[in-house]
Amino acid sequence: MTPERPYHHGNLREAVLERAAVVVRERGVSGISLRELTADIGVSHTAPRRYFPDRQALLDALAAEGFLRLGSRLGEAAAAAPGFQEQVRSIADAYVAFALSEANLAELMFAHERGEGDALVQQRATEAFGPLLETFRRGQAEGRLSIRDPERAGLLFLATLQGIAGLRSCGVIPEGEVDQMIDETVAQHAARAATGELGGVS
Amino acid sequence: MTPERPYHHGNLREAVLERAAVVVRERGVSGISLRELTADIGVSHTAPRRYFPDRQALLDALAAEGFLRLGSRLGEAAAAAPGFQEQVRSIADAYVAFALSEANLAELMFAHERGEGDALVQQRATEAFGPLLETFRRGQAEGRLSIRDPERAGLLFLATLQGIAGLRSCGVIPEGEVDQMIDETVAQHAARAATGELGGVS
DNA sequence: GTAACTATGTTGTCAACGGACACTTCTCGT
DNA sequence: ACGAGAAGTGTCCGTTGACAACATAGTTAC
Repeated sequence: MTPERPYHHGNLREAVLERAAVVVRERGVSGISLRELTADIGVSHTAPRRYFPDRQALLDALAAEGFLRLGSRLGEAAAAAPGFQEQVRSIADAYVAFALSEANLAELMFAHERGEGDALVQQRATEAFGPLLETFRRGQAEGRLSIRDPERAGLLFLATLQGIAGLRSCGVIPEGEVDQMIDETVAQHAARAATGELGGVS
Repeated sequence: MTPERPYHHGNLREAVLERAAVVVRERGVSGISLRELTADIGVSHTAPRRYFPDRQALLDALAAEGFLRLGSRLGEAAAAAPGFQEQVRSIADAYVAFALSEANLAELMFAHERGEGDALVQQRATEAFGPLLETFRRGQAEGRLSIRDPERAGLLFLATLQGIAGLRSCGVIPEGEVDQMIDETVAQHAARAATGELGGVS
């Protein structure tokens, strides 16, 4: 009555990643064990070796996958909003929501210890932040930035959101403060359309 | 010729913490092994159990220790600067310098998975941020804040610094950008003394 | 002074883990 | 149909964290 598993799983790589994503969500990075994952899937614990030479490679792939998902969230958020300030607001909400609901994954994504997969993770990260930076470039073209260089403005905005999410996740920032802090952040970075004058550089 | 170790170490707890701090700096949190630490010190692998019931307890203690050190750095930074804006600048530099030079420790300090020691870590964290919040309270008294609530202003400032350091550590922010981003952050949060008018809330 | 008490450290054991290797089973192109 | 290589298995090894039982060293009570 064994469910007649074929010898080849079919797409073990995806299955492992998918299961790992669940475990990471529920029990964190330290809860990921190759042996447990493979046992859940029903293969031997060395089977994923072809795809992930070691545990770190799996973590790298998981982080890359996370940036893919984050990227599409940010893309959707930017696309769903009409103007510059609305886009900035929408992106901020999407980013923080993602980082808070996937706190364990986010911790992995922004970890600085990586293995061979580092290059891919970096690339996926860059791609994920594309929509945000693109929005800021448009914002600059419209003269809506309070910081000149749009790259720097975007990265600083990103850093602030990341900091808010991180400090919230580890308990430094109280839960109720988050929304208002996002408000302040959006206000700081996205100047109003009506107001012609912006905070100029000294 | 064995160095005549006494049966009791004397202050094993401090010795373990000290050695663990070195390992964390050099090889990261995942490089910490109770057995290796105890071997280095020259005691049996279960000796620290009295002080740290499990590995997580050691990590918690290490994080708490980290916040103690961060707190004194921030305190010194605040004390060394004359006025509000200088203090904000000084604190920002000290914070980011600490988070970058102790990137592995910082990652541990701001991790959100903790064990029993969570309460102590939270308390130490709160204490560590005391000088920063105090500075912002004085800043508010002098009418120098661009955000009304000094607590929120301080936390948002902190979040931004934390985000800058975190994104720099994991490679998202290029090395050369950090200083200028700190500049922008200080400018955003600490209003000039001369300028009477500040960004008001809508 | 010595006997009990408590804090501190040791030894031995166990299960789980990651990693390495040789081997087997399947798939697919020719 | 068959050979090459991809995909997965079984087994072994060293390391690790946790646990229980035991040993040692100060400390206090009497």
